Amino acid sequence: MEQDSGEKRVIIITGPTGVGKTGFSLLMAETLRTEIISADSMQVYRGMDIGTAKPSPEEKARVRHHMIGIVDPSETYSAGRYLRDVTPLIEGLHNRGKLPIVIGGTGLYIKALTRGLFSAPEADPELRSALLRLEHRIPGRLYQELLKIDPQRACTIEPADKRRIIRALEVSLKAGRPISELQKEFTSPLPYKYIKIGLTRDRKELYRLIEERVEEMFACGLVDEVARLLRMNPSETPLQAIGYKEVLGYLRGELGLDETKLLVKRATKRYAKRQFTWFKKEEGIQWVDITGLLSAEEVFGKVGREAGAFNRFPLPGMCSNH
RNA sequence: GGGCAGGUAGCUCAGUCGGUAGAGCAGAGGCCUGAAAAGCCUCGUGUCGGCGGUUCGAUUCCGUCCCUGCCCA
Repeated sequence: MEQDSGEKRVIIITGPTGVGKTGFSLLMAETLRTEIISADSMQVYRGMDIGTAKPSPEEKARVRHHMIGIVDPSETYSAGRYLRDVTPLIEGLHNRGKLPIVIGGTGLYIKALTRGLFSAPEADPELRSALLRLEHRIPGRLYQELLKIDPQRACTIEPADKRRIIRALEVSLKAGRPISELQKEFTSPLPYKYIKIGLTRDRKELYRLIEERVEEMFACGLVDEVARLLRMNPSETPLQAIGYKEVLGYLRGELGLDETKLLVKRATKRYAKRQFTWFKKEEGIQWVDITGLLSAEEVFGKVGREAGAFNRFPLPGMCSNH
């Protein structure tokens, strides 16, 4: 194994929702005497605690957490903001001699961190809604437009994928250059050595755990939390979070409670499935299958034996002499 | 015990005027560069309840049996 001691390292812990990342990362952060940086697109919002399975106050007392509850739900967060916010945090931890642990399941945020984002204009909500209105008036128009402006990008996007078409047009219009060019030229990853650990478990077991967790969320007052969130003038993004959009329907009287729970469970499982697909492609992840392991300690032990054996960071099971 | 309606994909059901069948949901696979817990694409063979009969051929018609639901006793 290469030692490259000059290079600054960052540990990334990822995996689908509900595998058991939180408990594991706490033990790891305690062992390494460091702090946790969340990589979760919904935990960044204030007032969304139960539904996003944020670490509890007790857990936050054990280890210092960053990037959790840092923006008001009336705002719209983004991968770009994430990268900007997280960079000084990593820098700061390194300066204090700590090894940053990034933990989360938002693939795009982790990708942004490890591979950078091309420099591009930010989201422009007004332009987006104007484009969307145009599409409503003349369906298919946006894709036609993209074909003209940036055929190269157009052929990599499904004609039905309005989000990406709108983003491509937005970037091209605001930057004055086709997005496909920008995507090639300006990618600049942060200069760290990333150690990626992925937690995985049998799909059936994960789905069972997800169902249990959703029930727990409801028992802990998810419905009240959503009602409270609604009074905070939330933007579109927090309201599309799993658990929140479904409970919204329940609060409006469109869904029964049982149906709502069912929908939340289904959406969470589908999300987990998409995460599996995403992470499968992500390079350099050391996967540890924790099927059957339900306590954080057991998980920690197994990761220590398997991933720790890579000899890149100190974990129990390795002989570290300090 | 009698009458009626059903028994078709994991679930809910459609359909075949007799040429071995198809939707929705569930599920699976995949895509993804500032909304990403979002957005998007692709994927449907199953003794058509069992057994007989009619027929070149039955899931479809007939008989019978089993099961479920409702009604009458």
